[in-house]
Amino acid sequence: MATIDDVARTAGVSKSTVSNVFSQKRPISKEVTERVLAAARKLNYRPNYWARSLANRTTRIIGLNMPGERVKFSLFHLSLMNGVLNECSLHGYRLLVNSLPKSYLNELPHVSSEPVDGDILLDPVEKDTRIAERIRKNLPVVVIGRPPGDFESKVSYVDNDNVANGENATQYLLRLGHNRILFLNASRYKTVSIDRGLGYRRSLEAAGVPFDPQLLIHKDPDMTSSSFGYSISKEMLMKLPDITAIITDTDKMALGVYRAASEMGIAIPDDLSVIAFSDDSVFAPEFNPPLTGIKLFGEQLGREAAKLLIDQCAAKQHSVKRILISTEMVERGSCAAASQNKGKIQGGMKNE
Amino acid sequence: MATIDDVARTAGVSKSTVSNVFSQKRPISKEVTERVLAAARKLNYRPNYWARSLANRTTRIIGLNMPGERVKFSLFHLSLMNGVLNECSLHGYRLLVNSLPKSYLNELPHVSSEPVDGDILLDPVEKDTRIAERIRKNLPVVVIGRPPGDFESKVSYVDNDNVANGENATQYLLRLGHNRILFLNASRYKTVSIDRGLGYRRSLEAAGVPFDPQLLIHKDPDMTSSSFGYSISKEMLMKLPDITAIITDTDKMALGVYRAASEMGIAIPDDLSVIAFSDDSVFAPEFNPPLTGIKLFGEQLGREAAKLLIDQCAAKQHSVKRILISTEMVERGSCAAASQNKGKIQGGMKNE
DNA sequence: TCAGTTAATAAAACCGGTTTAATATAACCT
DNA sequence: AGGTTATATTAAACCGGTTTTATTAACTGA
Repeated sequence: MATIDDVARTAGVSKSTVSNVFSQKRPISKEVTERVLAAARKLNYRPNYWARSLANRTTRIIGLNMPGERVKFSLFHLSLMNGVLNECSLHGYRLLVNSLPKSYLNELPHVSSEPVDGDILLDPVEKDTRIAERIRKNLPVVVIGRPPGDFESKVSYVDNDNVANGENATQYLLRLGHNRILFLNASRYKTVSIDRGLGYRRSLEAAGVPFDPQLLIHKDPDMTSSSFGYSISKEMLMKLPDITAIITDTDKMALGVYRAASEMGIAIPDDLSVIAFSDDSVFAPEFNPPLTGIKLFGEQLGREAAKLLIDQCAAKQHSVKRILISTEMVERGSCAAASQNKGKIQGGMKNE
Repeated sequence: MATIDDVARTAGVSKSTVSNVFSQKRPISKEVTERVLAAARKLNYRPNYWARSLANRTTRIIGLNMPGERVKFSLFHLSLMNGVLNECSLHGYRLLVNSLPKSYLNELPHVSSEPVDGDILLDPVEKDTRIAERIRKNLPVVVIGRPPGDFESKVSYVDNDNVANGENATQYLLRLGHNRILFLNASRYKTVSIDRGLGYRRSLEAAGVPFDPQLLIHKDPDMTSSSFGYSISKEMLMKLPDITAIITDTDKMALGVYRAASEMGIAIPDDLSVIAFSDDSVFAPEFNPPLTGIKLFGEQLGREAAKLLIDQCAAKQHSVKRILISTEMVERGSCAAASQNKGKIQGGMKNE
């Protein structure tokens, strides 16, 4: 590969002139510009990205960071990422997906600064070390989801109001007359599951319905959403037949619930109402019955996060911002009023 | 941020010693190593990624490249990416998603080399300029999908045998007695759609069924898969009621077909067979009826592509390799034998 | 004892750009 | 004409690492 010196020599000018022709930071006469570009074309030259980044102290790359070792993007992550990418291409940023295990990053030869101008952190958990790390390294950060504990006031983040989401989903079912509501929540420690769980409890409390800890279950991180939804709902519907409604973390999980219900001869929505936190508007309407849910607008979350981060990288400003993206309840047909006689059936009068 | 010079000064050693403590390329005495690490810890030092990349001429980053301006990852891309990421984290590579529009990259101030060691190219199209560009820049490349024209023998790639896939899907339907088969193919110019289209025609030919160009339609890139599947299948089923089977490019597209059929009172699979090229094993089985398809194993495609590329980056070898991932026909219930009287119905005896 | 290794560290050059400070020319003003 | 200002270009320092080539000290062996 040709270097800037080669071009300078060929064009008969100095390095800095070549540099300025490309960066356009200082004016160079039309004449000289032409000569330099001709030389560059002839040598098939393009400025070295790393050398430039080193000198500029900026990479125009932002990072997307998932916690944990085994990274597996979900449908929701896909929405987020599309939003992020969209915003990136608008501002000339590239996106680096960082999925290297800590064990690797801590080996001496691999210790280094991050090759990004800033990071978007996904799926914050309660004891999330990622934020403190980045603050220490003085790296701009935006979190998608609520940052844990103190960090809520220390870093910018974009989130849905998940306490409200939990409340709304629960309230919606309560109004339909359900009072034994199973909540299949996201995995424990994620702040999103904490928030939604809180909303769930608050709604119950407000309605005077006692909270039953058995009915709030966190996803097993080692299972797929759909198989978790299937097996846990089957088990719980067996064990506690008075459950008349289920809130699920995702549409895939809801699908598992559908399958369990169908196998058990439980009709949705007649015998069981299902509501999901779901961003999908292609598959959800085609569920049988169509799946009611709370739409989270993942793409918008991603876009706003990227926007915040890019602002922060560019302006070197450090105002901590919080953006809440409003959600939308989409009623489709998987929820119905609690059947009056369901209680009686549980009472033992099955054949009446 | 502290630099290597700061650490050297603090530890009372030379830069090169500090460098070697971190890179471990030359042995440094235990004693000195301790002193250097202590200084580094004290100063919160970590080697600068870009300075290192510049000196090493390697970034340990590979790129994932989508064609076109408006990048939007699909479900299938998600599978690919998960596979790629998996392999990356195994070998200490990061993944850069490059979605910058050409218009941006061609502006003088943004012209530069790529910040990656190599690129994985997605969705190759017939006149794909990306490959030649990278060969000119001497950048390792692996394509997912068949590279167009001459490049097939010039760059490594990972693909399914899409001619065979097209043949198999078609043959499967032919054997069931269908001979008016609508193929809703991927968008024109993609090599994958060309290959599948070829397989489709070959199977027809082999069975002595005349090829009707009306029955081979390419997706409109500006529509979503599902709405394209819906509108085009509705239109075609109206216009050519003798169609008894449809092959779709994706499961989402199949969903559109399902919706159209249901609105038109056409029963699947009794009146219409549907088969899709689909990687999904969560939603597809839950279609009503469950969707028969050819599974492409996107994650494996991604993994193998990453493996090839990383090999190529590391070894500087230039042997061109081709890997074909075998696919699997999954029969689920959306296809049935062509009903005997369907032809008669078309003949006008609707009420018989 | 002394040349011949070997091992650990250091000095200086290098990777390929940007940027600051200096210089040379042209243009402008009174 | 002489001094000021603006404009285009350049030399040299710098970004923060790695690497080649010394240098020094300690260890062989005859």
